[in-house]
Amino acid sequence: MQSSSISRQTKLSLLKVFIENKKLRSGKSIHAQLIKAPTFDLIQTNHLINLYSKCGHPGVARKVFDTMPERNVVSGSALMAGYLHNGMPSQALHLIKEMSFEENFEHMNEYVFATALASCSEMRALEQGLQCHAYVLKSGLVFHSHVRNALLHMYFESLHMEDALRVYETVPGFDVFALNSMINGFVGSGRLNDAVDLVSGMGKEVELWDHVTYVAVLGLCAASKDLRLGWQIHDQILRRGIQFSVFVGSGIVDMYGKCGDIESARRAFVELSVKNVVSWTAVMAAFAQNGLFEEALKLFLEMGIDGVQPNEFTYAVLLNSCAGLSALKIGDALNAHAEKSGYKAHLVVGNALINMYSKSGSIEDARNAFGGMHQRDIISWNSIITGCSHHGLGREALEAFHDMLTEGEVPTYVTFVGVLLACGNLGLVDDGLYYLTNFMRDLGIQPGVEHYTCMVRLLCRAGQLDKAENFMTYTCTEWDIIAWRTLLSACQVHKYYNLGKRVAEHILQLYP
DNA sequence: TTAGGGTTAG
Repeated sequence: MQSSSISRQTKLSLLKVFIENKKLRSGKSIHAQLIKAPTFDLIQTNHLINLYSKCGHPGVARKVFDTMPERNVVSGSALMAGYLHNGMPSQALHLIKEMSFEENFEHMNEYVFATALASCSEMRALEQGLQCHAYVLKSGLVFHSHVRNALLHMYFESLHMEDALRVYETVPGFDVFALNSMINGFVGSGRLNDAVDLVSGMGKEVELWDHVTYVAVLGLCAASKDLRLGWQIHDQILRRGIQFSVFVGSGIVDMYGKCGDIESARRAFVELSVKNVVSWTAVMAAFAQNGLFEEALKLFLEMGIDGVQPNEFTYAVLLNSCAGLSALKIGDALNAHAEKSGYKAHLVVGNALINMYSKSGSIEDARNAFGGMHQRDIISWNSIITGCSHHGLGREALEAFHDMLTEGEVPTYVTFVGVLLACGNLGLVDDGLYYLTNFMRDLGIQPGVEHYTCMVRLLCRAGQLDKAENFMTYTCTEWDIIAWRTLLSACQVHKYYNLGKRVAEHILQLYP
């Protein structure tokens, strides 16, 4: 094809088609022709930026951008979108700063701020998000639906629900994008009742729902373990003829799994016409969450036969299944497998390795896995603290607890179960009481029966059985058999036969 | 010409 024989209009049309279908090679041939052209064409060059951005080459898009003798706001916003969608949101924000300094730029438009706000969401850069918010309010850009939705999404995703709801109430217009962000925001912040109210109050408006809504609502059913709502939604998906995409399909599998209906989860999975690593991982997780660990591991073999490669979540599910079975050898093999495929460095895999080694009896390997992690979260700390405690390493558990505080991690309900277990191992009655009554209260964590049982165990270990009995009598909680059994066996060890007899009679009354 | 929402782990 001679370049001269193609009109400008045709070149533009071709470029659009190539961009839409991500035909990088074909698009490049147009680029070659444009380079040879005697005059610079702004609009065509903007298309080129868009081409490279959409085809996963933001670096090349940047080169085109840098060599332009003249640019406009579209050049910038196309490149920003390229950065954002190729995992470089910080570059997008950097670019908007550059753009604001350039004099020949027109004023920023709604495209620029929709992308900037989405970049803030992705980076969880609330500070810069607030700056964008201020600007779009002042300029009136907030009334563009894309900007408004990006703003809503930013607040909902960072779980700043009050700010999100304020935007929702003050800026008119409501569409499926806003709805989806809102459902996910409510679910993410644990406001399940609000989410259920929102969803069940929608009546006829369900016609507006799209794939993303269904995935979000299925996630809501899973989080609230609401199988009845789950059935309704599944039924609605079938009636409305919604396509069983891998997203919707995996959402259904996950919903049934989390609601404990493993048969329906299995059936939904089998019926999926397209399965990918997410659907496979979702069904394995469904089995594992319901205690069917061997089935989960078997599925891994079937997945391999199907030619699907595992990702970090797959390894996490499999390692946790090994933990459930105390299957150290398989766990070791999976560890090697994850290392070879480069997934070991992921946080979820590291956490699952700590859990697997700890539950399989190898606390040293668990500590090594913990020590080798590049990145840790509260799950990592809780896993290593409770792991050490369960293996009688009270000193090490408390050391880890203090390291965790030093690193600025905030303890949770689970953390204190590990800490109180550690106090039990070391016979630190006063420390235990201090954690239970002061430390937890200061953090606003309401102690539960697990903590109280640890306290009974601690008092028993220290030989203070009368205090333990008193503690159980005067602490208001739903005591279970574990706590009573702890006290009973302590009576045997410490030869408190009278108390033992009373406790035994009490247990017989409760569990005839 | 450019823009917004999604599944899987603990």
